[in-house]
Parts: sequence; C-alpha cells; structure tokens
Amino acid sequence: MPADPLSKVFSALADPTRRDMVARLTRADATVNELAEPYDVSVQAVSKHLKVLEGAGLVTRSREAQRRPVHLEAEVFDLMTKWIERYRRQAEERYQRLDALLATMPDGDPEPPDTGEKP
Amino acid sequence: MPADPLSKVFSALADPTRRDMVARLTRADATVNELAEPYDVSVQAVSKHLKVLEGAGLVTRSREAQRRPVHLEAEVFDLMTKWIERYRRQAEERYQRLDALLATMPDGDPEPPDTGEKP
DNA sequence: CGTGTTGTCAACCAAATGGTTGACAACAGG
DNA sequence: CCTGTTGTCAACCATTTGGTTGACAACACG
Repeated sequence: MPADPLSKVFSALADPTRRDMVARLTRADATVNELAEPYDVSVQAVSKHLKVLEGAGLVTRSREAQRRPVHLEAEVFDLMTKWIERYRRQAEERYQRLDALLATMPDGDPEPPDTGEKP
Repeated sequence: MPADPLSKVFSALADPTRRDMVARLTRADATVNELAEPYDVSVQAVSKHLKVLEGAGLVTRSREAQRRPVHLEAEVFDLMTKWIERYRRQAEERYQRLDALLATMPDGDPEPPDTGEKP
C-alpha cells in the first residue's frame, strides 16, 4: 500500500462524491453528518470517503467533544498543479519545436516514405 | 459506465505507470511496444493502460501500417487545472475572510461557548 | 445514571482494476 | 506465399473499491 502521494491525490479526486465534498469544504469546515446529508448514502460510506481524502492529505480533522470537524488543506493541490503544468509546458514546447521544424522545410518530405516512381 | 470526464482524467492519472507514459509522450509520440519497453509488464497490459488514457481523452492514436502511434492531447489538462484552480482560489479567499474576521475582534469570543454561571 | 448524538470499526458483498496467458488479425518484406 | 512484427481481443484471476448493515465507543445533557 505504499502508493506515492501524487497517486493518492489523483485517486482521491477521481470520485465525484469526494470532489463535491472538497468543493463544499472550500466554503466552510463541516462535520461528517453535515457532509453526509446531501448524498444518498450511509454516514459510514462518507466516513470512508473522508479517510481517503485524509490519506491523500487533502483534509485534516480535529477533535471537539464527540464531533470531528473536517478541514480542507489546499496546499496539496499544488502537488498536482506542479505535475500537470510541468508536462503541459513540455508538450507545448515540443509543439513549438515541431512547428519550427516544419517551417525550415517548405515542402520536401524529410524522410521520403516512398520515392515516387509509381507507374 | 457513464463516468464524467473529470473523473476519467483524474482516475487515468492516478496510476504511476500511466503518469510515466504521459510524461514520456510529452517528449515524442510512440508506439505501444516502445511505450511498453521500460516496464516489467506484458504489452497487453500497456495496451489496456492506453485504452484508459484514450478514454480520458489524454491520448489519440492514428494508423500507419500495422503500427498505432500514440499522441498526447494536452488540452485535457486544462479541465483539471480549471477545477483545481477554482477551488484552490475559493479556499484561499475563505482563508482571507477568516483572517479579516479575526482582525475585527481583537480578543473577545464572538459566540460565547459557555456563559459561565456554572456553579 | 440513563439516553441521544456523533462517528468509527468490522464483516460482508458486488463491481471495477490491473495483471496474466493464448489466439488471432493485419500488414511488410523476404 | 510464408514469416515475423505489431497490436488487439477474450477469458481468467487476485486485489481494491464503494457500498451495505450491525455493534460499539465517547461524549453532552436531562
């Protein structure tokens, strides 16, 4: 189960219910019951979702009597953003290079796939 | 299996092997065998991974004789980036408001949790 | 002290996931 | 035409995932 941090975060956000919880937590902290209310599933199921989000570092929880308020940790988002941006940038740069390359050869085939000579 | 687009993309990138393939595809298009080479799994397994990436719109494939070159589609990244940025921003704004709120009340408890008067 | 509220833990279940092997289609090139 | 290469499809298997129900701990409050 050692699953790297990035995998855990992506995996955690791959579920629509979990994404919705995160969305709601950007507005305010909430208890498990509050979080569970809009969804048509048991409180236990939501508790499990919370564990996944917690394991991914997207969420922390404090104690306050018998309540366990859930708090969003937005920093983890940066992990993903960095990964995505990095490869998006590389993909774009490559696209630029390809463009430049095409510009240097106005019409010829760089590697003639077929030398013509077809009757 | 109707899984929404965002779920598919997050889910596709939740796997380290798949993320590595994407990373390599930012440098150059590749065939299935080329992609499979570094990993210690069968070509069929890689073919499955490709189907997942394709289903998420992260990758497209053309025909060229019996070869099926794989090409990265970077636009889908924007879907994720938008989602992430939106909620990261909201979380930060909320943090700001909380900060401002705390500034207006130098020391008092806004909602006395306990009115004292307990013998 | 008993009772209600809040949440977790454990056992169980169905479906999805990631891997395997074997068969086969499609094409290039001798 | 035969052969090798490239890739997919299908069946199968083990593990994970997302959900359920039931029991129980921890605490507030009458």
